[in-house]
Amino acid sequence: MVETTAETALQQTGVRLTPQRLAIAGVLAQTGKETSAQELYERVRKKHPYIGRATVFRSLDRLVSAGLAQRLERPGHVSAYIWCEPGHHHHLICTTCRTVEDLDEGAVAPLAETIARQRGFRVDHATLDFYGECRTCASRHPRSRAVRRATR
Amino acid sequence: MVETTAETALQQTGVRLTPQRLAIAGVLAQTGKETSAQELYERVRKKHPYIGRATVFRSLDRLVSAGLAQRLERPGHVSAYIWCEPGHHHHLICTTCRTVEDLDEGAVAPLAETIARQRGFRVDHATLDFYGECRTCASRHPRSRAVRRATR
DNA sequence: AGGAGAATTGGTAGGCAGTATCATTTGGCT
DNA sequence: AGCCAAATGATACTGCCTACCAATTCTCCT
Repeated sequence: MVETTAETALQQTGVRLTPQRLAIAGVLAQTGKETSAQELYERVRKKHPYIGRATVFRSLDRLVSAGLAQRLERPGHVSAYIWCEPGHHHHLICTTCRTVEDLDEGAVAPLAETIARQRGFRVDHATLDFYGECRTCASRHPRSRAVRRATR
Repeated sequence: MVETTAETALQQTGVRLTPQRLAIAGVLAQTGKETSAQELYERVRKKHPYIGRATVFRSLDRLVSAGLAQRLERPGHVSAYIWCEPGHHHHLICTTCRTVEDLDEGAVAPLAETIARQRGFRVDHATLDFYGECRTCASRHPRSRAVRRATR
């Protein structure tokens, strides 16, 4: 069942299980793309027309603070949300089709340790996301374009 | 002179040099902390009371797309801005005093390359920022607290 | 199973960051 | 000096998000 992942993940955070939260988490997890609160609201309402906008925002905040979702910024000052499989907080985000892929967490740990040691900075959490074009979208281009600068 | 850095950096982006932009960039660069648009507006107005709100937002957008500033998200759905020395886009951000330190850019490049090779993902740009407590703030604590999880 | 209490919900009103618009001004180039 | 695209500032406006509160519902305890 599709919502099982979201459901078990939610349970483990000690958050109350309400049908609304399950629906929201389910839709977000199922989508696999970065999605704005408004889009999510509209999509959830197709199945649960009684859900209110405020509930969507509140649930998203819950998900974020429970580490099950991540907020990121779209161009134009709109924020969007990504479902995070528990323990995965770094992503590859395709700027063409908006699909999100998980990134191995191990990549950041050594960096964080180095920083703590060298700069005396106690790292609490980190953002690490790569934006670009996924394999599928890249392969749609008839001719291969030159690779742009690797990191902005 | 303090604004020299901001001024020369601005010139090189081909953006028109107006006193307003210089003032905004100057204040942001001088602060060394992540600052919201509203705070910046108020601070800039102390020296240049004629500046309009819209100009501040427009200038910030310019700075961001010129790579001279970075937008990040504060808790509470407010976005804040960081001055970026040209070519530095990754930071250590103290969640206590909001001070920003630069991070060596070299840290991300190998990661980006690995991703491109292994996953077929063409990386356009990346976000990498560490949030936590800077040395100064950490040293204010009477007793050393346990180190929290290294990366969220 | 049943009941109490705390958390959640939905609807609405409101706040506030950010944008659109447009007449006026100004920087930069010739 | 003079031109013109770009920038400014004032204001009106949009829309994301939040505060509020009465009604509901989940969870735990007996």
